[in-house]
Amino acid sequence: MLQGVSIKHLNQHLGEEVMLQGWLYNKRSSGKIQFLILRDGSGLVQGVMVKKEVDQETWAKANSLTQESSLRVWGIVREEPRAVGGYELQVTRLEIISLAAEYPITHKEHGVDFLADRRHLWIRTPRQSAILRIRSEIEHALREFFYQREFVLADAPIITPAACEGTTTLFEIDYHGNPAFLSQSGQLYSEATALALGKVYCFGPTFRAEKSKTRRHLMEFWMLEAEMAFYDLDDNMRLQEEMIMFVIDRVLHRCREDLKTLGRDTDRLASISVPFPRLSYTEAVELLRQKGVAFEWGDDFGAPEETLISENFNAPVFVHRYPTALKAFYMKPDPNQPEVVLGADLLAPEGYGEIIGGGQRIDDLTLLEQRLDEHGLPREAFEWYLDLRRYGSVPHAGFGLGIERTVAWICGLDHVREAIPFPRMLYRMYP
RNA sequence: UCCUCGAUAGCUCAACGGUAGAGCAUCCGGCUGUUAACCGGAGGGUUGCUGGUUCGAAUCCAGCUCGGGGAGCCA
Repeated sequence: MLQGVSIKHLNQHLGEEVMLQGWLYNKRSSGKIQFLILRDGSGLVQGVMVKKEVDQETWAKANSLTQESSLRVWGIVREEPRAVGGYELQVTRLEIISLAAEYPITHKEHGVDFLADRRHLWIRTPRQSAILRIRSEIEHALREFFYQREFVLADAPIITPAACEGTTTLFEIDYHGNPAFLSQSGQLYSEATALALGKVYCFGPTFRAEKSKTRRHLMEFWMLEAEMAFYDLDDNMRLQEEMIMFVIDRVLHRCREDLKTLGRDTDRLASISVPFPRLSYTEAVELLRQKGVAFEWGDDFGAPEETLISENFNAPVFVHRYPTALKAFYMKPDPNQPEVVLGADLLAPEGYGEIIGGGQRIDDLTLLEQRLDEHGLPREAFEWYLDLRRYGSVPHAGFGLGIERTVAWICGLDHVREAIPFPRMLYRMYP
């Protein structure tokens, strides 16, 4: 079977007769002419059929087409400024593959609830398809970035015997009669692979069982976590900003049409450059106070504070050296200022909040043991992790990038649920 | 877990104490350049559930169910 050409590449076939396979996105007709809007996953194109130029059977087949019916069409590619995308297909022949039943998603407005219940169909709309193509480009760019820098992709387990950080609520599963948990982070394992392989990353789903119900939260989300031996906090931040620039550059160059479909203001992305602004936690608190917010040193930033801070800059902004009490047990204290840790979060612009959390890890065995005790974590479960400090410990650092939040920011979405094909949310896991 | 908003035709909404309506979708008819096409016609309802107030409830009250937005937590 011939594969046909994809709508995206029609401009390479001007004047030729081609075959297209796809679905009917929309149809407009008058007595003697029909406009068939086709989609094939790569874009939309308008097919035109004139009654007197085709046989009766072809005309009748086109007439009977319902929204989302699958079909094959043959026709000649022409430039046509009046049509979507600037090209159209003069249809000569048409084959119905499957006539669709009455389609629930119309071209009028729908509520989020209705669409979410039909996510498996919602993703066929131009907007949702554009988002998913951009997500794909972002994931591909990330993998290529790390490949070019000779990182080893070392995947972390999803089923884990204990909480990684001991802070968040995890999904518990039954592991042949024993309790186990779905991973909330691959970081601890990445520290092990980094000490084996030097520079590593893992990329996979992570799970948080907290009853979070906001536009920035999913129960299941994808995270890219990098971990590097012999990296300090500054090396870590430099790598992150280069990674973000690489991704933005890729999306701007390769997803122009999709960004246009989304109505994204690309100037705001194109104007971003390195180095990203760096602000210590203490300076950030100072900034908030200048803006009239009553904020106590030692408190954590909520979403409103993050937005206020990021509003001050056009690029993503690093906030580093948080108070020790706010961060996970493995964060290395700053030798010059032991009450803060060598960690940094990256806040996306335009109020999209934290997209990266990371920092330098404790490399001293005694201090790490002390921190486990302070956090009330069971030493036995972490013996393997402590081994990493017993056998050739080195300074090392890493970070985790939340994919859906990054996609939401780059696409300009108002909710992360549109940034993943099938979102898992507090009160929704269908379909 | 808490705060807040909501549920009426397949969909999006209107009717706010007095006979439940529009646009779209569907079906039928018309139209040779449509752009969420347009024009004419038809079918389509236990107003989320349970109870209460009232001569009378989609409308007012209470409880329940399901969901949206947000807080906390985080990516």
